[in-house]
Amino acid sequence: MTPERILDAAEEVLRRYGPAKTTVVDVARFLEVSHGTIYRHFASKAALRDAVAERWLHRVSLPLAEIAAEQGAAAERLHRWLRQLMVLKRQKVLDDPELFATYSAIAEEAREVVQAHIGELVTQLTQIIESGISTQAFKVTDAHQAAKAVFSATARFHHPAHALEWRDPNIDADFAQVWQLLLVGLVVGETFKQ
Amino acid sequence: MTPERILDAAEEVLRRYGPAKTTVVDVARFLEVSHGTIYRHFASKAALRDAVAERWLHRVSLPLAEIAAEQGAAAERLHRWLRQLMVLKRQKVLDDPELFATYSAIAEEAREVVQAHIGELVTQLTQIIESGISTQAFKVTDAHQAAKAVFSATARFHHPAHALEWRDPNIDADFAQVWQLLLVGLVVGETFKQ
DNA sequence: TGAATGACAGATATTGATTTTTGTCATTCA
DNA sequence: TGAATGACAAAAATCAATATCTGTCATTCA
Repeated sequence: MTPERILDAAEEVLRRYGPAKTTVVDVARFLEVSHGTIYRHFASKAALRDAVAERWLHRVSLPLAEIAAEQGAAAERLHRWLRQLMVLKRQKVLDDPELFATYSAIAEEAREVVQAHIGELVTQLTQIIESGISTQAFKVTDAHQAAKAVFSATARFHHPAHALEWRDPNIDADFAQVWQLLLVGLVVGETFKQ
Repeated sequence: MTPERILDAAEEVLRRYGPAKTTVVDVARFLEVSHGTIYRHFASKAALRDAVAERWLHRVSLPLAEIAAEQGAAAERLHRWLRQLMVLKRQKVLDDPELFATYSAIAEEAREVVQAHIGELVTQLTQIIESGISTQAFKVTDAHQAAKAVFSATARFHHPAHALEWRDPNIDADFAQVWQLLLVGLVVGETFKQ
């Protein structure tokens, strides 16, 4: 028995039963082993749950990391990165709302894992903005600060708590408008007196 | 018996028992009347709940309306309006987290009322941005579009789903950073090619 | 000898019988 | 005569008995 096989099984059982009704015994039954076996590989149900969440979130951050590592124009790359994040999340909620609810419920419990994931995403954003600063496409001075601001300002388009709003057909137009304001802010980068 | 007295009682009972355990019978008992009396003034428990939500939300939109109606500089007014919205929400969650949870739970059920409230807030933002456009402080062209974008981009600082993040002491710095980017966007208003 | 088992205690969840609540309305009250 | 009552049916919530689950560990297996 490998941790990977257990994670595969846990994911499948979660998919079938949902987060509330999934038990360690269910996962063990699915693998036709005793539930003690699972406790040999994971310290607790919470640890198993965190490992599942980590794998899920990795599937989001991996394709984004590719965009962050590309060479092209920073503004275009930043736009594509943000849209990709939005599209990845939205596709999940539209394809299978129940599975998305499962994701979200688990993510809400696995806070440390989610914090690490967000840290990773902000690092990727910082990377893109830094490359924009070095080519003088962006005039902002602190790439990490700017990355955090961009991530905050787009929360409505990627945070699962806003998933219901993603049904609104205007959501793409709303994103475009926010993107426009942020892009101008990054490009100009000046501070205005109040 | 007036609708107002019933709303006062409903609020008090909600404050004491929470949204899950509050019944129409509890509200009637508090007023020392039969529960039939309440159904004379409100068509259903949902209608009573919506009326309570409406009154609560009005207490948020009223002080903001004053700022929106002031004369001063648009940028300063817009900043003050957004901070006031943030402060009003945050004060509620810090002062009495349980009562805030009650607010939030009720708001989640009273969706139409919340939609109307958000519409009102966006109208106020539009008003401020229009005044900024007329004094040439802002160069954006569509005030209503810009208002929606500003509201979206600041969701993390006023949407109750993000209340847990408001404990982070960096939240004010994060807001300042987002505000900076948005302000530059509004003031410059130009579109940049990708 | 490292991995899996299954019995076990304490904690948690399920179930179905019972109580409470919602919403209506014919009747009473002032 | 408009407002309040209280009895009622149907729907929903509660509660306590019962079952299941989590996490441990001495024992078995290969």
